[in-house]
Amino acid sequence: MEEYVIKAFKSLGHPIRLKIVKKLGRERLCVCELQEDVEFSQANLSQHLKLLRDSGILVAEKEGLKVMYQLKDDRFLDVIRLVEEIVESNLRKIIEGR
Amino acid sequence: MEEYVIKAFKSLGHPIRLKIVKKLGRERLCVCELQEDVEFSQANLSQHLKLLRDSGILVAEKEGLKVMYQLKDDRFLDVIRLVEEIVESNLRKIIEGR
DNA sequence: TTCTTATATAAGAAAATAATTATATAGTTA
DNA sequence: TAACTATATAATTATTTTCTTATATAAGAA
Repeated sequence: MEEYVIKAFKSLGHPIRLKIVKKLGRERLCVCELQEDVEFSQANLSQHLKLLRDSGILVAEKEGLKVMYQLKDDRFLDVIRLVEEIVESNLRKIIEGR
Repeated sequence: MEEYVIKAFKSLGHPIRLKIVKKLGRERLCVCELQEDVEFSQANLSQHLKLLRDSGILVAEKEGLKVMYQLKDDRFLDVIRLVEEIVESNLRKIIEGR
C-alpha cells in the first residue's frame, strides 16, 4: 500500500510522465498519439509508459498493432489539479508580497 | 509553476519525506520531535527537510535553539489522502478479483 | 567566554533513475 | 512468407538522488 503511494508520487514527479498523464486525461490514446509533438525518443517514451503501468497509474490494452493507454483511475487527474491549485495559490501569495 | 508541481510530487515520492509530512499533519513540530523513533541520521533528516522547504511543502521558523516545521499548505494532506484512497481502492479491486 | 544543544551544510561515495542506442517482437499487409 | 508498422525490451552510459561522515553555526546555559 504505502509502497504504491510512493510509486504514484514518484511517477508523477517527472516532466515527461506528468505530461503523458495530463495529455491522456479521460481519453484513451495509442502510443503513436502520445508520441506526437514530443521531445523524447520512442524507446524512452515506452520506458516511461512501463513505469506508469507498474505504478498503477496507467493501463494498456492491445488493439491490433496499436497499444491503447488510459488512466487506471480518473481521480489521478484530481490529484494533479489539486497540486496545481496549491502551487498556484502559493505563488500568487509570493507575488502579492506574502 | 509546472516546475513546482513536479517538485511537489517528487518530494512526496520518497518514504522518509512522506513520513515527515504525514507526521507533521496540521501540527507544528521541531526537528527533534521529527527525529524521534526514526531510522535515519540527523544529517539525512536535515537534508530531506531542506528539500521539502525548497519544494514549497514545508516552512520553518526558528524558535530559540529549535527550528519548528509545519506544512505550508494543509491541502497537501488532502493530496496524500486522495492518493491513498485511490491506491487502496485499486488494491481492493485486485484482491476481489478485478 | 566556554560548553552544550539543536540543527544545517559540505564533500564524497553509493544507489537509483533516466536517456541512448540497438535489437526484438507481435500483428498487418502485400 | 517477406516486409512493414507500432511498440517493447535490453544493455550501456549519463545524470540525479540519496546517504554517510565530518564539520559548521547559532542560541542558550554554565
